[in-house]
Amino acid sequence: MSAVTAGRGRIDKRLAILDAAFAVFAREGYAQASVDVIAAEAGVAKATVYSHFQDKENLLLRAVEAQAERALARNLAVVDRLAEPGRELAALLEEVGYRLLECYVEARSLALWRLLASEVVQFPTLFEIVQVGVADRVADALADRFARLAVAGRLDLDDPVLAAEQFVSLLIGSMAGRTRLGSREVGAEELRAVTQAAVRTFLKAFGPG
Amino acid sequence: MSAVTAGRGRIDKRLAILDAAFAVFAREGYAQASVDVIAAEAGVAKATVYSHFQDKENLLLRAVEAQAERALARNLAVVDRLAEPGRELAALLEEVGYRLLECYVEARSLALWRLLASEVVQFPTLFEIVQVGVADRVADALADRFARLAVAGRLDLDDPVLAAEQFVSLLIGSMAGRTRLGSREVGAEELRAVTQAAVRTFLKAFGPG
Amino acid sequence: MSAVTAGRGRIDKRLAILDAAFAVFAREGYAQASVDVIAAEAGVAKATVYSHFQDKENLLLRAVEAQAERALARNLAVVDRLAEPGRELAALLEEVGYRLLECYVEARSLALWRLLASEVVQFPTLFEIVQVGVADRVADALADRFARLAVAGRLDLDDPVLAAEQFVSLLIGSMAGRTRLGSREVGAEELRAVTQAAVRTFLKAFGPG
Amino acid sequence: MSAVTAGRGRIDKRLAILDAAFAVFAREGYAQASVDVIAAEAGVAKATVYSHFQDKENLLLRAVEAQAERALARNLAVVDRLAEPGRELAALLEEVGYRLLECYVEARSLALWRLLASEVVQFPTLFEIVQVGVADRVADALADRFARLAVAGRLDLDDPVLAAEQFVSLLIGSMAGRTRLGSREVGAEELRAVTQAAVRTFLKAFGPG
DNA sequence: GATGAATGAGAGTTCATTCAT
DNA sequence: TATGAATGAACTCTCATTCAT
Repeated sequence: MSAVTAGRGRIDKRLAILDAAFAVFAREGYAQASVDVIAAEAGVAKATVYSHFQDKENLLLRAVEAQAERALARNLAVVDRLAEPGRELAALLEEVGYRLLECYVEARSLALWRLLASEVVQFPTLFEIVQVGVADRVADALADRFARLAVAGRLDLDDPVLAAEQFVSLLIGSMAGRTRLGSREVGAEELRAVTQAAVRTFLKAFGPG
Repeated sequence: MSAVTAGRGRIDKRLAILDAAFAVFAREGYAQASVDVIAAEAGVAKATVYSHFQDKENLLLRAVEAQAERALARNLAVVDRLAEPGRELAALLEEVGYRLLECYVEARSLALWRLLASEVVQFPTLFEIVQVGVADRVADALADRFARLAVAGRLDLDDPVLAAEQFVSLLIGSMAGRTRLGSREVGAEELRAVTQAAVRTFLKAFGPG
Repeated sequence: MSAVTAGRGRIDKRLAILDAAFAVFAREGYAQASVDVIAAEAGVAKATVYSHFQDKENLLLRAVEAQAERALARNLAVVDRLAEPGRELAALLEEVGYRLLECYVEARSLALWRLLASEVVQFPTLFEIVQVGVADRVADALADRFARLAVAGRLDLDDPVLAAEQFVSLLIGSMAGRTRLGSREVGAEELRAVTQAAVRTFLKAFGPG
Repeated sequence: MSAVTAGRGRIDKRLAILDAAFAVFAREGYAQASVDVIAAEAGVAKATVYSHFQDKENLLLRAVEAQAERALARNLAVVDRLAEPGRELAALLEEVGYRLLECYVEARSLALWRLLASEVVQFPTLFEIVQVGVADRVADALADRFARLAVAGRLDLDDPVLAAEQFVSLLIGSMAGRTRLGSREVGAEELRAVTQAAVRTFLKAFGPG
């Protein structure tokens, strides 16, 4: 084995453990999840898990952090599309709304939310990681875009933060039920319908003129 | 001990167990919760818990059912207020919205949602109990009221089910974040502000004329 | 099973656990001893051990306490023989000395000393239990007897505490080596020889006239 | 690095490991002691420990051997002082007795005894190393000196081996208790008092005339 | 019906030891 | 040679569940 693959080997194992950990935590919940199973799913010995991560709790935190980073990147990329010039507003909002919903209902995102809800009492840090690290930043970015659209006269609103919040609420508000609290995926046409309804209502409330 | 008091004693014990079970499950999560603690908190011996309920899973189901019944009654009572005649629409919606939010952010409701989110994968029945038994019926009642208001010309909408859903979304959409996924309560003035913003947007979209 | 045997059943189990625990701790040392083995040797399930004793450390303390009580009773009974009237002094001292040595080299006593030596750093309480609870009280009783013998003119000493200490030292001083630090028993004739030599030297130093 | 310094580095590491091993074994006991900690305390990697010593057991043996050598040298040097000519006997015995006690209560000696007592059952070799290698040889040397003193008419005894044994017993017999089984040091004045009492009794029994 | 006692199964965690570099 | 990484085996302790009273 070359030095390069050796180096990667350790990193690969760490990543495999993080992936397996998130999968198992999401599937079984923190308390029910057994480190044995995580190790098996990652293809390493249980003690290897402990040599990479102090203990089960630390493993949970790191696994959630990793997912949060992924989610943040995807969401911000979506919001940035609102910066594209020259597109009709309704279509633009629909596209962005649809893609945000896609991010939200992606299996891993739903698993992340379920996990957070389960463990927020015992591990308040978890919530911080995702709320501050992801949700708030996405909301900020969205409010930012809405503010520019208002300045450009394409939206009629005086509180872009509130508008962003309500836009997201209209999109996501019914998703808990539709995804059965995050335990099943939702089809594209259903997402499309929800998005259209949300955008229509949003524009009735905040559309220009 | 007379037969009567004996009978009540048994029922009392059953209720005490259900209450303690929900409290402990909500506080610690299903897997983490120990039957020992539930029994202690209910003031009975552990074996008594097992003589009333098959096993831990069954205990969870019954405890959630009991809470769901409570929640349904409270929510329906709130929605029924929309039937009150002769009140100004905005004020009426605000009052109902505010009271629905109150129901939603009540400690026990939040605990119920967290518990559902935690265990929905392992016990899908749980979700059914609450979604079908509570959320759907409240939504139906709300849609029903909105339909009547539309017929009366006080709302301008053609899909009362969608309107009801979006009304609830606007109210509740930001509550996950505000309650830290149900792990802390929210002050009255914050609820009031959220309600006003929701009603304002809702009326801009669905208000008459 | 009658109520009586049921009651005894629990007590019997507790005693069986204490016995097995002392045997295993003595044989393997505290850290090496496994609660599994103790439970097996006591004929109970591992969890039963934990339902009787908080944890492994507590089990060690209780097991040592039980042995210390046994040892104290035996030793005091021996020292009391010095009160027997009308016997020749040398013979009396030899008998008492011999029986004290017997107590000392009994398998369980040696095991107790080895265990104490092993664990005194981690569990200083252990030493207290045995030193204060047993050794000091035996030494007191012995000094008491020597004082009376001095008053009676049968011993010539002015510090009975010191004399008692040196009497015991002469008896026991070579026992660490002879018992291979408590890991093997010593034959009766060897004990007899050590006793005679000790008494002879003691009487040369403290005998009357 | 030159071959020479490399050689010294290796030897230094071996010594550092032996020192650290004895310190840790003495502090924590064999089973509780972890090779990780020994390696860390020696400033080497854990695998390096294994490249110098077969396994943990072997490491224990070598570490005890090294300490035994130290102890032997010190003790013999003390006994040799009895050969000094022209000193008053009581003073000579007191000095030698005091210095022997010093050796005995030195922290490392006490640790060695505790360690032996702990592990003698599992590793009988350990006892051999110290008893045959140290204790017996010191006792021999002492008996030898006592025999010469008897020939010179300065002591009155017919069994120098027994006398040596009893001399040591009088010195050391109470040390187990005084040092709390080797877990604490003892002050100089206490040692002095014990020595004086031992020598006084010894001379009453074996002094000339 | 209610309970104290007991237990089998399994959890998280540690550690002596080996291997590839 | 020295080491960082990996692991299998073992440990203490917990808990849902059952049974005799």
